[in-house]
Amino acid sequence: LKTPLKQVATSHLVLTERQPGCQPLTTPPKPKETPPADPWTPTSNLKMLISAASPEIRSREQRRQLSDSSSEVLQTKHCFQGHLLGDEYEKSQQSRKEKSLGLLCHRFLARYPDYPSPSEKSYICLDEVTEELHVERRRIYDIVNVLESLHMVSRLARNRYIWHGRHNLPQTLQALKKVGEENKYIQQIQMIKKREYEHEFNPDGERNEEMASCYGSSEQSEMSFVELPGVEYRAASVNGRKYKSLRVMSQKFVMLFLVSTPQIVSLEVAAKILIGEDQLEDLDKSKFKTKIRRLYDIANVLSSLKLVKKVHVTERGRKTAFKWTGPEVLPNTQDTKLETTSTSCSPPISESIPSKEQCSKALFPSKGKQNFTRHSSLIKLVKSIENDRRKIQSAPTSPVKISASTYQSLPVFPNTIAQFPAVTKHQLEGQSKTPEEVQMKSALSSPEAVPKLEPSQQPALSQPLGVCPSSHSSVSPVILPHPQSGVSYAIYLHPSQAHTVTTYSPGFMLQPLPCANVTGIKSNNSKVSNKITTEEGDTQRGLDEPTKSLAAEERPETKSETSSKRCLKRSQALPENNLIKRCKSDEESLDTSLTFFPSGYLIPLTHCTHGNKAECSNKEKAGVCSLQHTAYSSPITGVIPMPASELTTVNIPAFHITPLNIMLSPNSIAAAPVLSNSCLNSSSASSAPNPSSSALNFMLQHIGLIPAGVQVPANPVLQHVPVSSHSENISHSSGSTNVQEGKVSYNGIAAPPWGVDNFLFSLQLSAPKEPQEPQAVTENFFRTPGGPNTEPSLTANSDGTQRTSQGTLYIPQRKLEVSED
DNA sequence: ACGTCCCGCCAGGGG
DNA sequence: CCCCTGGCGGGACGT
Repeated sequence: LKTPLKQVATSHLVLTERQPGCQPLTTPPKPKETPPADPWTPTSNLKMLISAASPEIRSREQRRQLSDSSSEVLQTKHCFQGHLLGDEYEKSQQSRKEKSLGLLCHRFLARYPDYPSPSEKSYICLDEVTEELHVERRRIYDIVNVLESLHMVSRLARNRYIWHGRHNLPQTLQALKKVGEENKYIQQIQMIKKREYEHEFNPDGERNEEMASCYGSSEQSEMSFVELPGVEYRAASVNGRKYKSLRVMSQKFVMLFLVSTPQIVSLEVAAKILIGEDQLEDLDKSKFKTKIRRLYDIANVLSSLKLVKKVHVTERGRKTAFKWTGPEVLPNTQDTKLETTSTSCSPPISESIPSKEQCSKALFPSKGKQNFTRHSSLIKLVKSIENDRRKIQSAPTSPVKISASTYQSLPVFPNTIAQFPAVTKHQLEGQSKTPEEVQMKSALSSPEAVPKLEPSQQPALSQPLGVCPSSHSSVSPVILPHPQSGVSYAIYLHPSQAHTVTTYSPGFMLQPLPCANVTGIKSNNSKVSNKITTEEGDTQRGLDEPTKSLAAEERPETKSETSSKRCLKRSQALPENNLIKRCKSDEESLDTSLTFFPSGYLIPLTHCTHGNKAECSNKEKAGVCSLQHTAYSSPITGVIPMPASELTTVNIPAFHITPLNIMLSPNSIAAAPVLSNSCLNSSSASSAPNPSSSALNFMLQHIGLIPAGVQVPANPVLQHVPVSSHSENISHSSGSTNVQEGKVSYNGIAAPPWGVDNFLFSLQLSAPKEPQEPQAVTENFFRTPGGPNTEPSLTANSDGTQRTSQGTLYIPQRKLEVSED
């Protein structure tokens, strides 16, 4: 079982064996000076063109740089020394770094356009790839799996994937974020931090353990996968192993970024969360280690995608962490999304939209409680799950059965499918769609679209849908409408998870309630601000990237533009409507939120993301489509890809908290578990989320969060100033707020670690002069005396976590530094 | 010495 | 039954 000897040795042997006379084994000269320019793929030229017109150029170029240095070299080498010797030789030559997954990923990505034109589908043949990239198959799986988790590719069959590029990214991220929020990852992170913190002070954490055990029960390491309608589900049916860690892990990892306020996640924390909170004190070291290893793998590919960046956090020691550098995800895009959809979609599609909503509602009357459908492919997993479950034993109490409704089969699907391009459908043979879904589709969707699509999906239909396992012994997909985002989700839950959820979730989690009284207003504001920010961003970017700005600004015709405008208008002009809508959506979301768990296999049903030529062509001319489409017409969402910084404000979910003063005995922490359980029961039983539950949640949270003896009455209003954290070039453009990856520091001293992230912080940005130079950022935490007198303006509640009925100042300040590399 | 993470064994499962 | 998939963890490499 020894790991292969060093390459040197290996190469040596190999050389000797195979190419006795060939070359001296001595260090072969590395062909460094290899001519770069040569496109190594047929598509490279095209890609370049595309990139030229795309806002993504930057990244592309960066990528190219990277690849130029290494991959091209390899490539070239490869070309010239195709024979065995060459390979071996090459292999031996590469340093470990050159073989890194990240690099490999770059090479991989280089083969495909970020935004493939809908008309031309690119397929990925693993055999070809492995051969061309000259890597072992295993490595490709690593890459493909995370790409799949982002819906950038989807599996068609053995050795075969389809490349979607980044078209689906916005949707995916949105979905992931949503799930992440619903999974209370924020709280989990806090918990972990808190624990660590306590650990520092009293190493002999008796209490800690208790807490840990009680707390972490939520969703275990159960596997779930969030899917997008047109893209993934197919794979799900095809591949039973879908609920496997890398994929799921990748999604969860991403979720963590999307929900956490400074979008920085340390590997340690991520690993803990992913492993499952319970039983963490005596965390299995090897398990932890393995998890970390895996996270590195994932992070490496995410890095290649430019979604994250490695940094170091100095928070109780220097930890490696990653910072999200991908596009920010809008929290409430429901309206926008829908609009966008309608706008961007071909007429038939837009028509279908309304019906979609209705449909969803009709189907999910039971306040969005989960409706489960059994996914046949998942049944297999049951056994293993059962085993896992035993191991886990996380659920402290007898599982409360989720209302029967939970396990009901729920067929409903919004007709998202109609939106898929005909082309796509062909490819979808393997898709797993539930019959209902199909039906829905046909019913809702325009005639033309439906017929075409159906055939392709039929195969998938074979899944026993209606079977509702009364017992949660199988993984069941749940389809939920998610008005907020305009996306519906289907979640597949592993039995064990469902279990857990049932028992646990309601009580423990804060219910994200985007808009309530104040909240609603806020959201509007945030939206507006968001908008503004965005525009700023564009402008700024313009300096650096003419193309991009162009794309952003001159798109009168573009759908996205329209949508964005609408958005703006809406937010500005139609506050009331908005509010109303919001509320509605909130309600639903609430329901949903209760339903969702990280452990679920989530399938947002949106319209098709990856456009297909049909779609695209309708409104846009092909040319535009291919070139600019990517840039701003981000599919569905209407979300314009922009630096995270721009959207920061919006990013924060507001939580609805019932005003309630909760007095907790400092030591009540121990009690938390109990409370949660009981609470859960009651809450779960009731179909509608009740205020008390939220209060409870809140309470629980606080219990954990608040130091003993401290009373927390307030509704801390958090001021938030959007901090741009985007690494791109924004920095030089102006003194815009940005926190480059440089350094972020929280000033202050002892701040309870757990609370910090949730506080919105205002950052004082030092005018970034040097893009790459670390900048110091100060975070200020306030606790405002007043009650809900939140400032609508830029303030966003980071999350309800910190809110109380009364405002009291609770200003944790502490140091947190993030340094690059 | 430690952090990063490559490598490939081998089980599981699809075709 | 073969071979694709992909979990998994040893231990190499880099610093």
